[in-house]
Amino acid sequence: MQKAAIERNNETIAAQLTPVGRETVQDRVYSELRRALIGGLFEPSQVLTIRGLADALVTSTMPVREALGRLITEKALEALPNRSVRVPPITLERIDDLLRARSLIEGEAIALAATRMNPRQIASVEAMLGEWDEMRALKHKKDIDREATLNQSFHFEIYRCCGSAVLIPMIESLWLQSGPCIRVAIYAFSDAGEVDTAHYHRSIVAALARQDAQAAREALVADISRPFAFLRDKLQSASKEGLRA
Amino acid sequence: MQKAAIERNNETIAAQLTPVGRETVQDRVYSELRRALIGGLFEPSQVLTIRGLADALVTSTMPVREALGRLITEKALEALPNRSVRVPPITLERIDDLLRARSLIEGEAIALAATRMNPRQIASVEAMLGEWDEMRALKHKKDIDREATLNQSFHFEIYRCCGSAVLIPMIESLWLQSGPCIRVAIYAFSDAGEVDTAHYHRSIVAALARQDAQAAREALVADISRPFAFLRDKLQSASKEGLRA
DNA sequence: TGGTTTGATTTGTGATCACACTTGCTTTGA
DNA sequence: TCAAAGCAAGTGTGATCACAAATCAAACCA
Repeated sequence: MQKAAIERNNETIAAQLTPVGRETVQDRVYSELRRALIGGLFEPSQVLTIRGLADALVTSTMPVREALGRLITEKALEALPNRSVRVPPITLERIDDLLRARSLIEGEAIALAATRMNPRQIASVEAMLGEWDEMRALKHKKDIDREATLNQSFHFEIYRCCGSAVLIPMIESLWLQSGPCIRVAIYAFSDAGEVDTAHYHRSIVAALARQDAQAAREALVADISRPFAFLRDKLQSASKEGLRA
Repeated sequence: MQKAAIERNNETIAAQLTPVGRETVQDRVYSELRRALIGGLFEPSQVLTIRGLADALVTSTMPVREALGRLITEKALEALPNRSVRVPPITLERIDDLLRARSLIEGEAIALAATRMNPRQIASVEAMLGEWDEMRALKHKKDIDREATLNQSFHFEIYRCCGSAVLIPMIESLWLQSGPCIRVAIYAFSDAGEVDTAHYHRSIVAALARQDAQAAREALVADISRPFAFLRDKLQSASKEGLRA
């Protein structure tokens, strides 16, 4: 077979095959734990063990311990002096601290995005708005997970447009840290009246559409402040009616 | 021996002994690599191997690979598709990106610190100013390392006063990322005229002393902008005179 | 009965090994 | 002479083992 023919043949094959990728076990464990953390599947103060997770994920301890180490360095988990690791507990100071950091950094990211998003990108996030309404309309019981996922996609779709390779990992770290807290608030939300978050998202999109960075920032801060404020009240009243260890 | 007596004896001993701590090998490796990275001991684009570092640090590969994994997640190092790891290369976009993030977050941290620092803390950082002048006076050749260390202490002494357990790790991550870049600039500084950075530090301390958050933020941004601007010019002129791989 | 001690189990840490993939060089064949 | 195949050294990944520290529980003594 001549060289040209082989070349052409390879190209034909390449066009039909999709790259298989080479994700390591460690990467999968890490992604899975991230997902669980952001989704709030672990409770604050819950202790995690390497062997326990390894069994649950059906791997050996090695990939798990490395994934845990990574999560500890980004403050998504906490290393106790006992060497055991737990998801960080909720405190009032931590809630305020996280909200301030998120407002600052995500606010900056969306302000940057507002000046950079092209019509196509804006249309893309606008489409997610519709998806949101759609989901809200049929009111499944799995709403909460779905809502959280969709909410995350919505925000990061915007942040990705800020064009900063430095800010985005920081935002991911912040979501990782506030995930377990937020979930508590979300559950309470769906019990309480729950003004629709879609309203907030709509005003974010509106601000982005007219490239109003300041308005986008303010709308975003209003959006992310809600669950934190809710959680804050909940925590304060809980500690008032009787403090327990 | 009675219980009370034993108790008292233990307390006496405890007062004289300093806690030995229980740092793992992995922690030491991690700290050492951090120090090297912030100090700019590794060059941008340099490739690091697990076994190579393990030999250099006289340990086995295990602690090194876990430390490398942690550094990769905080973007202090970069994982190539080959699975080898290197210190991230310098690009113009990355420089601007890092400076923007640092101005935003360190600016916020110092603004918070300005409103919270007590006279004792202010006196503490003011004392470092004197130490700086002292060092500058005798002009060793080891100036650069010493300067870098002192500069780091100065900044983090202030940041620690911001009272945010969320912002500080982010700042550490940013220093880790800009370390290799900055070092390049520092070297060039000491060749060039080098207006003294002490001047900038003095105006930072002055702003903190009168609790002027806005002035402190501006003085800080001016301080950290200098090496970045310097590096930026250097890079631009280098790419202008001929681009090489 | 209450507090202490002792022992077994669990857990994290580090070392070592086996395996697969990459890389660079040598060898081979046209 | 040159390109492709093959080989060898080096590298990251994951599994397993050994060990020390922590935890928990039962047994023990006062």
